[in-house]
Amino acid sequence: MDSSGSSQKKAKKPRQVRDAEATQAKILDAAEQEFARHGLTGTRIDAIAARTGVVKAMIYYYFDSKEGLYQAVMQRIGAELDIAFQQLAVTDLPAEAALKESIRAGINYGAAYPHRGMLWFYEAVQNQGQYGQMSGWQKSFWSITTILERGIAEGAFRSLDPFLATINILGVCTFYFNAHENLKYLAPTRQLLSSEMIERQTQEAIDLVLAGIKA
Amino acid sequence: MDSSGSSQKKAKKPRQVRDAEATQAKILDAAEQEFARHGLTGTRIDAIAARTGVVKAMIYYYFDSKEGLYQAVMQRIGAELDIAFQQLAVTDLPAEAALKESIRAGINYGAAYPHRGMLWFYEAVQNQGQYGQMSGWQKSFWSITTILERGIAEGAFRSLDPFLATINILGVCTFYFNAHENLKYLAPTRQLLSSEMIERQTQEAIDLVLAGIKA
DNA sequence: GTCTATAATACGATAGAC
DNA sequence: GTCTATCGTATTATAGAC
Repeated sequence: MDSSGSSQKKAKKPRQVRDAEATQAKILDAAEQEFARHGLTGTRIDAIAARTGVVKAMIYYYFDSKEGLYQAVMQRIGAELDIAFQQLAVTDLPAEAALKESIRAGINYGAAYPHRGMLWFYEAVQNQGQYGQMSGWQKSFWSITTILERGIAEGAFRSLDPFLATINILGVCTFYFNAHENLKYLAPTRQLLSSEMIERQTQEAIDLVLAGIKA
Repeated sequence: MDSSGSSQKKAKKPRQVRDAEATQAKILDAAEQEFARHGLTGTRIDAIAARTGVVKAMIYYYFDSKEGLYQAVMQRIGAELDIAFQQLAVTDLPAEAALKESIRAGINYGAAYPHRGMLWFYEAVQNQGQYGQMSGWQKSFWSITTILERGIAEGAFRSLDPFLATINILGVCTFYFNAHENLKYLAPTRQLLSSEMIERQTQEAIDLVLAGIKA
């Protein structure tokens, strides 16, 4: 027998080094995954704790309650979405190019964070959008609407309802990923989430939308 | 005081008349609503029982388990969707008219059963589509794909990937309703679920898709 | 077929030692 | 800041009377 720490007595969890910021970030990451998979009510705090490696009590220490943690998660993804769209700097581009870039960015975002679309859906169904509302994602929506209005004014796009068109464009960008688990049975040989298929879908989506709204 | 049944002793639930079929149907209806709102794991059997008016034990008597009940619900909505699309008889119409009718039917279906879109979403996220797969909804999907292939062959539609196009059309038909609770904050004055707005959205969707795929 | 009562467990949240 | 231990309640599922 050796004289190391792990002894005959029942194995105790080794105490973590103290690092408030790192712990909070780990909790947020794990919570985002769990909430995306199970929603606010369906998520188990124990599952988040297990995924994080820290203990359940820490979650309450930092975020007060399950609801508080959920709000923090929605805040973060809303803010990040806003930043992603701001970086596109679409105001410098002609309307058609700006819209193409936005669609491409939207699909890329859906491919990079496939679980976040589900977070938004859960938010709509289970919480009537009350928490997402305050997270600032709306700016991304209106940036597309603005492009459409500009294109119409310049005569590049046909006359249409920019608000409804924005919704429908978002539908095209998100449905592919949100419904993927149902769609995968339709064409088992196609790898819907492979980069080739996503690139093809990106091109199809751009073609459909651009042809659909051009003057 | 009267001498009627409701007496001084603690009120017992009046025993229901025996009607197996009616009870099963009531349970299925209530379960569909609850599963659409909370998903398979999040739904409480007590909530279904309360909504149904029958007692919790009946649900286990008829459907064995929560999962069994869920399967029965998914079977039913898959079968009904299939029937709805079959009744369209789109094979008799020219491709363009057939597609218009399909889009209109899809949006009408979403408007008539706004909760069913959520059932499909939950199915994808929580159960990886395993139960929905066996419910026969795929026939509805392929009926749209077939219209697109026919239109391409006849020269009415441009060359495109009929499979991906079908997905994107479904995205347009469903996103409006699935995301409604998040979208409603964007334009508080517009009543997104009013029949006027839905008719407008139907027209926008048809215009977008038809212009997007015509030769 | 329908109901009551209850077993068995899972879960959110907190108290208090270290 | 991190951990252990536990309280109180909610929930799935079953046993058994009617």
